[in-house]
Amino acid sequence: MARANEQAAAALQEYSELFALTGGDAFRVRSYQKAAKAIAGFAEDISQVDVRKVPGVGEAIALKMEEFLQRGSFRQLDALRERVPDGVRRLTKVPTLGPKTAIMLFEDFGIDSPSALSEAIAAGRLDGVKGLGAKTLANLAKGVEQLEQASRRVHIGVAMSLAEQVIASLAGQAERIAYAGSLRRMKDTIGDIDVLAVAPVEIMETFKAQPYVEEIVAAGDKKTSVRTKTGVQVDLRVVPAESWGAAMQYFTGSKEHNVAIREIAVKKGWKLSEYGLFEGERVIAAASEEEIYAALGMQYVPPPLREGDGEVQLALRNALPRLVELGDLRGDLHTHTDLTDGIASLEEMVAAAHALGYAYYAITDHAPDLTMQRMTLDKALEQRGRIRELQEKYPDMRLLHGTELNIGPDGSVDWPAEILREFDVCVASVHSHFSQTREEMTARFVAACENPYVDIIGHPTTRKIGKRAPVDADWDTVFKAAARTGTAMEIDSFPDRSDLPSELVRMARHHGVRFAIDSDSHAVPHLRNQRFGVGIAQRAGLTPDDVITTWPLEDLLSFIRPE
DNA sequence: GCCGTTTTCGGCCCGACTGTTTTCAGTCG
Repeated sequence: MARANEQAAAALQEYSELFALTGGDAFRVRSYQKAAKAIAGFAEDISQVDVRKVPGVGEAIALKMEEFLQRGSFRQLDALRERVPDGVRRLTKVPTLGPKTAIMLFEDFGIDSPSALSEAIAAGRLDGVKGLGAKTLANLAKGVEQLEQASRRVHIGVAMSLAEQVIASLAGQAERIAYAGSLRRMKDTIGDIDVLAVAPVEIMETFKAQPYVEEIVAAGDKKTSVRTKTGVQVDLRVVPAESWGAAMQYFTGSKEHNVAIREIAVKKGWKLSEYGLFEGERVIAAASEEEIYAALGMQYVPPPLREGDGEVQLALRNALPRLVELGDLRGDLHTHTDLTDGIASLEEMVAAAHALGYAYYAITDHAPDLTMQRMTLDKALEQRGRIRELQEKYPDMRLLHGTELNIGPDGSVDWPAEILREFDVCVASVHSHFSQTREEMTARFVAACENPYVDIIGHPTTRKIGKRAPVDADWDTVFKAAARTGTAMEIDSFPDRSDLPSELVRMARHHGVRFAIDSDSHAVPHLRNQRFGVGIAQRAGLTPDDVITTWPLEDLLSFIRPE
């Protein structure tokens, strides 16, 4: 996704929200949102190609986008910004407060921000207003209070362990139980967790009594929502056994994917809901997702691809990619030991990797320029000797002595060529000077790619979800350099990094880049984070061929050191 | 606004929950 696409999509998204607030037609709102999402995810730069190539963009939106590309806004957006203060748009971020209520609050009471709303409630200015009873007002006041916290999404590592905890706590009472939603689609951040169960209604009482529950948000026979102590909301839904597949399909989403496949059902004269695929009263399919997709005449779509950005068309043409899977991985090319900032010894890490059945495994401790790690060339060479000895214990797993180099502000790395060439594999990463300008950062990455000994760019955006923003670089230029120089981009599986993100993976692949799915482990349990990296790769539609860490050893070695 | 094996007009996904509305509107996913 190019920068122009992101900005244009954000403007269109803002327009759709303002348009909804001003009572605009709901179908047009959806058209704008659909187009905004399609533009954001489009592989080509819309400032370089005709924006009409993007699916969902017709003449009217194309003209708006062209005007945006020229001057950074468009006439209709300016007009609505004039009418609706930004704070009113922020009002709709308050849970349970939608466009209808927001615009009423603004027009009738001059409330133009979440804080103005809580002041008005506290002052009693909204008492007795039609549609706003005492409970509603209390909920809104609390909603504003929690806005900051509620709007914060957690990374997939936090969400996955919470989901697994919830399922473990309820499994004894359920015939079937599983998580759905964006977690099942392996998004890198999760807003809330959907758990489905085939179970007696008493499971709701068990759920509400769990120690991880902070507050019960809603309670019914079919659905109970709680806010957990981590701040994440969990929805538990009890579904009929016979419609398990339909429920999993429906609640896995995404919304856009479901709209697309429902349209297919409607065209066949059928109806698809969370209870099944129906022709009138007759059930066509409901028990499994597989039979629903089959009945609709399409391939089964793996959850990570269900984003409504073209996968349905591919599935109808039997043209979905054969996605890379966890079982395809033959190794890990970015791991640490207690020689630098890892907490496990070389021997422990290697033994754990061997237990995973890897064909190769690289140890890549930090290099000297990250001074706090106190690495020296002597220490690195001593480690190499120990690795060569350890190799004899593991004849079926090739140990690679690597290093994680630091890409300096000018794109140079820690050691000169004569030292770099003695390593089996070199990962190079940005660990400092995060706030360079876009031009400097881009040149920095390009220089690193052009270093013939740099094999992999580690955690390219250097983001830490919720803590550190990604660095600013012209990724099109960086990826072109990576493709040209045969430098792989890392998909760092550590869940708070999830770096590269899947949108950038798609963009890099478009340029012909290969990827290394690595754990960046600093401890034995981290080795298993690879499932998150595989999730990112799947969301980007990668096949095993795209991922060098699925390749046989010989192919991998010739990629690293072409002679 | 978009779109087309219902094709240039007319449809665009659908059900659950909440609060207060005594029959439903708003919001969410």
